[in-house]
Amino acid sequence: MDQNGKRKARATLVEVAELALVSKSTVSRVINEDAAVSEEARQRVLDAIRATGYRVNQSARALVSNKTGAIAVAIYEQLATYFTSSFSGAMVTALQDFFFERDLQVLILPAPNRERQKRIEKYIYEGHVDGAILLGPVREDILLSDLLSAQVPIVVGGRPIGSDSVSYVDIDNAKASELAVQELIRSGRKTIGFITGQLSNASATDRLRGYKLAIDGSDARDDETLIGIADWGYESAAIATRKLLELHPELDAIFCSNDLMATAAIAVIRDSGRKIPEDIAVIGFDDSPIALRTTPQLTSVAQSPEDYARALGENLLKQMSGEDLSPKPVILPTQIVWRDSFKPENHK
Amino acid sequence: MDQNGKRKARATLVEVAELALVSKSTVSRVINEDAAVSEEARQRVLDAIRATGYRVNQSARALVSNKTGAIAVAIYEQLATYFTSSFSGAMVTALQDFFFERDLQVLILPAPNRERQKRIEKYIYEGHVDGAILLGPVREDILLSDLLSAQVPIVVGGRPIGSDSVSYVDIDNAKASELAVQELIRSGRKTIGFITGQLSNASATDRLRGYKLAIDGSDARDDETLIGIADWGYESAAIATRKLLELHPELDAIFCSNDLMATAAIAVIRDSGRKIPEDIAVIGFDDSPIALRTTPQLTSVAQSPEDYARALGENLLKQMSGEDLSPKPVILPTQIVWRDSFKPENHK
DNA sequence: GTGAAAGCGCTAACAC
DNA sequence: GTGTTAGCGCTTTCAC
Repeated sequence: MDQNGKRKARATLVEVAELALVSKSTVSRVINEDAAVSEEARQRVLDAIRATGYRVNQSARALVSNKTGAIAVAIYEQLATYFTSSFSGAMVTALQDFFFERDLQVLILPAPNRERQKRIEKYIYEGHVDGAILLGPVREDILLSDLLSAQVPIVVGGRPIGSDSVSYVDIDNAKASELAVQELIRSGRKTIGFITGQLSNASATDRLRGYKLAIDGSDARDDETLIGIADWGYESAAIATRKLLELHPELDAIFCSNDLMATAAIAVIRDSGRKIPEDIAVIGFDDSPIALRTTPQLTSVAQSPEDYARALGENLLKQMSGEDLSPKPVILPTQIVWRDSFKPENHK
Repeated sequence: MDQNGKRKARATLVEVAELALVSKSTVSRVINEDAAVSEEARQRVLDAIRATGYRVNQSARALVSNKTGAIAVAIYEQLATYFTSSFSGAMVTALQDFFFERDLQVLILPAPNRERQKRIEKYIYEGHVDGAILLGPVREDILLSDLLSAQVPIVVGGRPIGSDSVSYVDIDNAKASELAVQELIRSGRKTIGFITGQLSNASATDRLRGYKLAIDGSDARDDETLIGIADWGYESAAIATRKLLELHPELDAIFCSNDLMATAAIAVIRDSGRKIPEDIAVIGFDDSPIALRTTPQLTSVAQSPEDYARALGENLLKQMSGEDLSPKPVILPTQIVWRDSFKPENHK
C-alpha cells in the first residue's frame, strides 16, 4: 500500500464497509449516529473505522448535505488592534462558547484591509462556511457588494455606516452616551470635553452624537473645540487630552468613547496636577477590566459582551435555519457602572 | 423560481453552461483560467456567470481537487492573551501576508482549552484545510494523538515539549538566554535575577536553562531564589520582582523571559528608588515595541517575526507539496538589541 | 435493520 | 478549442 514511500491514501467509507461486511449506508448511519443500526453491525463498523484510521471527508459531506459546520467571524481590523479592547476579546470568546455548544466551529478571519476583505467575502460566499459574523469597522460599500447578493446568513456587530439591508446587533450608543453626559451636567459640570475614536466607525459617530444631544439641551458649554479626536488608542487620546487641557483650563469633565482612552485622559489629568473627580470628572465606555486598574477606578458605560455575543449568535442561527431572513437590527441596552472617577454625588 | 418566498437556489456550472451555450468543461476552464478558451466563448460564459450570479461551490471543488485553499493557524491559548505579546501579533500578521500572497486563506482557530483543541484537531484532520500551523503552548500528548497519524501537513511554532515527531520552528532560546546573561556577567554583575514565564512552555524552560548555564560557568551568584516565577504577564512579574528585591537587596541585574515582564521589573525597580542600569541592569526578550516605551528603553533579545513566519510558512508549503515529509526543526538565530536599560559598557 | 442506487457540483482525462 | 465521460466520497430516498 505504501510501496514507493508515498503517503498512505486515506480510507473511504467503502473500504470501511468492505472490512465490516456491511454496505456504506450502514457505515454512514453509524458515523452520523443516525437511524437504528444493530449493535452487532455497529461494533463491526466501529472496529473497521479504527482499523483503517478512517476519517470522514468533510468536502464530500458538505457537498451533499450543503452544510460545513463552520461559522466565519471576520474581523475588519488588525487582530492585535482589535484585541486591545477587552470588550472585543471577551465578546469573541463568548461567541466561540456560543457556537461550540452548538457544534459549530468558529473561524476567525482577519481582514485588516480592503484587499483581504474582498478575499474573505469570497471565501464566505463560496460556501466554506454556513454563515458569517462581521466585526469591526464594517462599511456599507464593502458589505453590499457581493456578500448580500449571495444570500449567505450574515450578522454585523455594530451598525454598519449607512446600511439597512443587513442584520446587525448594536448597543444604543447615542443614548448611552447622552445619558452619561447628562449625569455630568446634572452634577454641575459646565465644560465637558469629549474624546472620540475614529469617526469612520458608526459607534464613534453615535457616541459623539449622544454627547452633542446632551450638551445641546443644557446650559453646559457648547463648543466644537471641546471635542478631541483620537483613534481609540492610548497615545492619541493622551495627546487629545493634553490639547483639551491647554485650550480649556477650566475643563471640569471628560467623557471618552472607550476605556483605554479614558485611561490616557486620567494619566494626563493627574500629570497636570488636577484631581479626579474633584477638578475633572472622567467617564469611559465599555466597562472593560482596565476600568478597575486606573487610579481612581473608572466610571464607565457598560455593555455585556456575553449578551452581545448571544444576540449575534442567535440572529445568525435564525437566518441559517431559514426562519427569519429579513434584515433586522437588535439594539441592546447599556448602563453606567459607577466608580471613583465620577459619581452623581460629586457635585461641582 | 422564487415562488413561495424561498431563497433562490444557487446557480451551478450546468446552468451557466446552458445559458452560454457551451459545455460545463468550458465554463470550468474559464473559471480556472485554465486551458485556452476562445475569446468569444469566454465572453459568453462570463456574461452567463454574471446573469446567473453563479459562485463556485467550494465543497464540490475541494472534493475532486483534494484542496481547500485554506490553512489553519491554531492558537493554543486565549486569543486576547496571545495577542498581548506584540511578537505574536506581528508574527501572525506576517503569516497572513505570507499565505495571502500564495492565494491561501488563513483561518485562525482559537483553542483555549483541551476540549477545543480536540475539536480543532478534528476540524483539521477531517479535511477542512490543506495544512495547519500550531501556535502557543502546544504539548506533545495533545499533538500526537490524532493529528500526526492523520498525516496532515503540520508545523508547530516553538518546540513542543518532549516531541520530535513533528516539524517545528523555533529560536535557540537557551543559547539566546545564555548569551544575554553572559553579557551581564561580563559587565561585572554578580547577583543576577531571572523572571521566567510559565514553565509549561518549552521556550520558558529553555530560556531558564540558558540562564543557569551562564551562571554555572561564572563567578556570579548561583542561587535558586534568584529565579522568580511569573506567567508572562505584567502583574505576576511585578510581584516576582518585588520579592526578588526583598530577598536580594544587592541585586544588580534582572533578565526577563519577555519584554512585558521586563516592563514590570523596570517599574518596580524604579519605584524602589534604584537606578537603571547603574544599580540594576535589565534585559528583556522578544524586542517587542513596548521595549521602546519603557524608561529607560529596554535592551532585549530579538527574534524577527517576519523570519519566523516565513520559516513556518515555507516548511508547511514544503509538506503540502509532498516534497519533504520528514519532521525537522528549523532553529532561527537571535541577537541582542542594545538600548539604555543595559549596555556592555555599563560596568558595575 | 439493511442495501442499492441516485446524485450533490465540480475537475480532469480523453476524444474529437 | 470544445464536448463527453467518469468519478471525487458522501448522504439519502426507496425498496426489501
